[in-house]
Amino acid sequence: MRSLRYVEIAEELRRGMTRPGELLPSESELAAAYGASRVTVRRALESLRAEGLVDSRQGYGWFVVGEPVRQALGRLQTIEASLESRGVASERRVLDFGFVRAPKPVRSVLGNDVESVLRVRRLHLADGRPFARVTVWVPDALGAGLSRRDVESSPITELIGVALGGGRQTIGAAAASVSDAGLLGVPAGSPVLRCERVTFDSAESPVLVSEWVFPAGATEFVVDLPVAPQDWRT
Amino acid sequence: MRSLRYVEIAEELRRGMTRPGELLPSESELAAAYGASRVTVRRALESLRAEGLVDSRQGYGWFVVGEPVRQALGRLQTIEASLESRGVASERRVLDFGFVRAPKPVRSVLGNDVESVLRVRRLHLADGRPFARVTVWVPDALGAGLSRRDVESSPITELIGVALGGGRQTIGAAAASVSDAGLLGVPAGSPVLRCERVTFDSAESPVLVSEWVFPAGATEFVVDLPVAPQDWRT
DNA sequence: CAGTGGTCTAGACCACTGG
DNA sequence: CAGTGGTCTAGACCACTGG
Repeated sequence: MRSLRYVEIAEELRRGMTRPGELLPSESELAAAYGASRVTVRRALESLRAEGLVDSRQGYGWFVVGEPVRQALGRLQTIEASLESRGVASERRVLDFGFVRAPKPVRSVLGNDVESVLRVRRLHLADGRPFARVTVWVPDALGAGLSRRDVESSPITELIGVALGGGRQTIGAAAASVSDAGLLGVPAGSPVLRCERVTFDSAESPVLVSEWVFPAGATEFVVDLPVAPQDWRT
Repeated sequence: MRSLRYVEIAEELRRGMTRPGELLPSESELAAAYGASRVTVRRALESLRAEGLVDSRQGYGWFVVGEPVRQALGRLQTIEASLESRGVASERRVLDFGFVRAPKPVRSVLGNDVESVLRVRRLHLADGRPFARVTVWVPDALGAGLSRRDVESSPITELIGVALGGGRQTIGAAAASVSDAGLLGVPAGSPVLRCERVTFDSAESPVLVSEWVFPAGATEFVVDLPVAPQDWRT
């Protein structure tokens, strides 16, 4: 993988950012400092803006953005992630771990040649209280080297050694199953948020499938969009 | 508002697109055709890519993207929007229309000086079946010129004559209230998706607030993200 | 006013697709 | 192979900010 100048610059800038509100050097100064053209510097800055880390005002400059929910600019953020960033103790308890025949919907995503998968079911806790029930399906080929202890301590995506690309998530509402109700400590049939995620590698091939169930009230998704899409119409 | 070359080009390209899979002229050809530099043409194409309308392959070219859920690339799309794009008859029935004191949560978003708001409650139908219950709150200043007939025929965002910027949406699950259950034709207490949207103008000031309630099963949100965010970890 | 970001040009080199 | 998109350069003009 050839390294990209604007990505390098973006990373250096990210590391250099300290307090919110901090004014960055001007584009011209950065260009001189990094020995790059202004266009390349801008590209780095634009990518940081897309992450919600910085913003700019014409005639004023580029500055580090504060931490309000704006963090989620152009991103999708779960309460889980924001808890983590606030340092709330979060814990993952593995409920079961084993290889199973791939369920049809999982197979249709991962490819029909994927017959067997590693299935990991977990309960996520925040401050000791059940927060989400998660199931992850990973193709045999990627899951064969993982131990139960591995997945207890690290995110699976970090263990499988695959460079991740994008993801797709569908978010819906459902009624809590008896099993999930028991795990999450809510009445059976009460509303839950149910998410299905597909995670892709950098070549846009599906790597794993996961399902997330959150009790209503405990979780909300926040989506900030830089430009109002057409169906934003009201 | 000075017109931007790359926006103009993007609009012309958007109008010119026909079938999915269609290959666009090369960047150089487009640059020549529009009398613009390749950089400007690229910028137009990148903006269309951000909308999920086109994509590119190095060495191959730019092409019109098919209609699968990919449409939502980097966007948030409701079933409502995709129904519309598929030409399913969708209807909006105004339930009530009037000026009320701004509820506290609405006020806290629109600003404490906003005391009175136009509140419009609507039922959205798809193929004649109830699909969503929506409430929109618009500050007096913007709502004063609107008639009930206006909001029956056009999106409010188009009526108020404000250039829109971004938006923010929270998505959660809830139990259907008795009133919503009646409107949507589902049992009271059954799960619904509940969304709160804040729409901003181009100066990032909040313009209006809306609440959307969808019966579970009828709606899902699909979010595609170009790069896996940190909490995409599994 | 000097300095900033926003837009745009006309070039360049490279990795990659397809035949 | 010729042609494509991806990245990058070194310039330019303008609207805007702040003092």
